[in-house]
Amino acid sequence: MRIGVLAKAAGVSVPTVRYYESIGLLAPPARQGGQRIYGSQALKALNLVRHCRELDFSIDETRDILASVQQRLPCNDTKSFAEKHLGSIRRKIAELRALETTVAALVSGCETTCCGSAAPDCVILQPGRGGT
Amino acid sequence: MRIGVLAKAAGVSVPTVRYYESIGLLAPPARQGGQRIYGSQALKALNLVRHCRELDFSIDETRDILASVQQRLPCNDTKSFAEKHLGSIRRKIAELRALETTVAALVSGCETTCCGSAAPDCVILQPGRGGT
DNA sequence: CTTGAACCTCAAGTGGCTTGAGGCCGTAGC
DNA sequence: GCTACGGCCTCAAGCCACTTGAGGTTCAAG
Repeated sequence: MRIGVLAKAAGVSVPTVRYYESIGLLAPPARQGGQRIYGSQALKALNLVRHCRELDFSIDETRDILASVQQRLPCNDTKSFAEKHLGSIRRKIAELRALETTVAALVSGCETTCCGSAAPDCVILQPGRGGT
Repeated sequence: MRIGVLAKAAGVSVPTVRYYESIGLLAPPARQGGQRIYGSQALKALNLVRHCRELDFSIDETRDILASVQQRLPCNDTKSFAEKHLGSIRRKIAELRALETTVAALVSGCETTCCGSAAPDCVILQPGRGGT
C-alpha cells in the first residue's frame, strides 16, 4: 500500500509517517518509482506507534517499546515503562492541581477584593501569593 | 543595574532576559558602553513577567497582561484572562486524569494477565483499549 | 494526452527558552 | 601600563513532535 493508505489506516497524517521514518522510528520501506510501498508489518508497527503516542509515551520511549516488541522480549520492560510513565503523569496532575488551586484563589480574591480597580493593584498580579 | 543583577533579582537567567527583550516582552533599556543598564521599573516589569509565567500564562497572555498593567486599565481583563486560563488548566487536568486511569488499568491488567509473556501480546500494547 | 490527486524532498515554523561559539568591556592586582 | 578574569555582547543552533509550505515528480483516469 502507498503512504496515504497506510497513514489513513493508522489514523495519522502523511507527513507524520515520513517524519517517523526520518527519525528512524519506522524502517524505510521499499520504493516503486520513487514512491514508498508498505506491507502489513509496517501498518502494525505504525499502529503500535500511534497507540504509544496516544498513551503519551515520548518518541524515545516508543522507540524502546517498538524494539522490545520486535525482539519479542518478555513484557516486564513494557510494564516498567508504563509504571514510570504513570508516575510522571501523576506528578504532572499534582502540579496542575496546585496551580489550579492558586489561580482559583486569585480569581476569587479579585472578585471579593479588587474587581474593577487598576490592574497594577489587582491581587492576581501581586507576586509571592502563588504556591509555585 | 546591569543585566546580571536584574536577572538575579527577578530569579530568571540572563539569556532569558535578553530573550524577553528580543521578542518585545521587555522594552530595550539604555546602554552604557554597549551594555544594558536597567532601572527599577524594568525590575518591576520582569517580576510581573516571572509571576505570570509561574502561573503558566503563555508569553502572549503575559504580554497582554503587561500592557493592561502599564495602561492601568481596570483589572476585569486580568480576571477574565485568569478565568480562561483556569478553564484550560482544568481541561488539562481532566485529560491527564483520563490518561492516568487508562495507563493504570493497563499496568494492572498486565500484572494479572500477561506479566512475563512476549511483549507483542502484552495488554499494554494492544490497540483500542485506551479511552483516548 | 492531459488533468488532477497523490506523492517526493528540503526548509522553516511552532513555544519558550537553553547552550555554545567567539569576541568585547570593566575592574582589580601587580 | 598590563594582564587576568568575570561579566557582558551578538548570532546561531538545539530541544520536542510535529506541521506547513514551496516547488517538483509520478500515477491513474478520462
